[in-house]
Amino acid sequence: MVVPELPEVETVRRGLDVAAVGRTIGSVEVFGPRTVRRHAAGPADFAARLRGRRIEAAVRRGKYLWLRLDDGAALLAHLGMSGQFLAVPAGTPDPPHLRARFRFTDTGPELRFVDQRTFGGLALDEVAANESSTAVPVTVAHIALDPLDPAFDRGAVYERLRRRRTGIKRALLDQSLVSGIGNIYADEALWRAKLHYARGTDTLRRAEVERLFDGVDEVFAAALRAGGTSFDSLYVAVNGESGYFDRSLEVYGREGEPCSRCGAPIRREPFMNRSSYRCPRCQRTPREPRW
DNA sequence: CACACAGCCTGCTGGC
DNA sequence: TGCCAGCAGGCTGTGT
Repeated sequence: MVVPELPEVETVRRGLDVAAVGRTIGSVEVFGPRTVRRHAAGPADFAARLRGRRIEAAVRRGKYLWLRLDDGAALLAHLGMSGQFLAVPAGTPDPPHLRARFRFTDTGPELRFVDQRTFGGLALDEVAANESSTAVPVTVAHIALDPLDPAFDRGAVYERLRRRRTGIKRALLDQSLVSGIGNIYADEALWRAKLHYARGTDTLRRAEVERLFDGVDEVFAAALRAGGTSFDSLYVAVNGESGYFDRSLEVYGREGEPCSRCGAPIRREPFMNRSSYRCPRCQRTPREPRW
């Protein structure tokens, strides 16, 4: 199972565009309270308020995605570590870890939310009426623009990076600075830009930040191509396993293997109670690292 | 506001 | 063979 970052969530959003948009919800089942823990009014309210709602659009920012409903609210979803949406014919046996089921008023496939590790979740949220930026659910208001957003502004991110006093990878993972990047693509983008993860953000030059976001764009584009080519639009419009980009990574998960640029063995190092992978030759430790 | 970190969770892996 | 620690890492809440 691959952890979903922006490209995977975007692949899911495209699947929902096909599988859910334009349909009207008939009934909703929620299995256990945890999946809707962010919905303060509880599972019964969640289900009741969704009944009869028509889905008008599938929207994403960073790793959040939501279905815009015909009453102005949004069905907000986060996949967490392991969440998947599956569109399957009614009667298909329930899989393990089924957390919610959406039936529609038509005879098409039902939609399921499946999540092994339950870091994911669903909620009903109001969409803030804000004339200065894209309308997003209240819960998503603090999430920064992601690099695929037409309004994403590298120059503005650079200015914020320069004012920070932290390491570049911490900053990349901060969804209030730039959204959509997780541990895997952070390492991949840093490798492409030949930057060490502990490089102080206040020492970065503009050209380095350009290289970094070029790297982000490249890994995102490659992952989206992989996701876009391999999903079955009829059966599993939305499948967390097919189409995930896990075979073309340069450093992530490749400890001991040679760097494809210089041949030095890739190193794995503990970082933020996780792992960072880097090439020790292409990505040298800075003189004044900020871990 | 900026920054750092504990805690939430389940399945798999490897050491003993 | 079985047990259990360690690992995977998204986000929120809380502390400084």
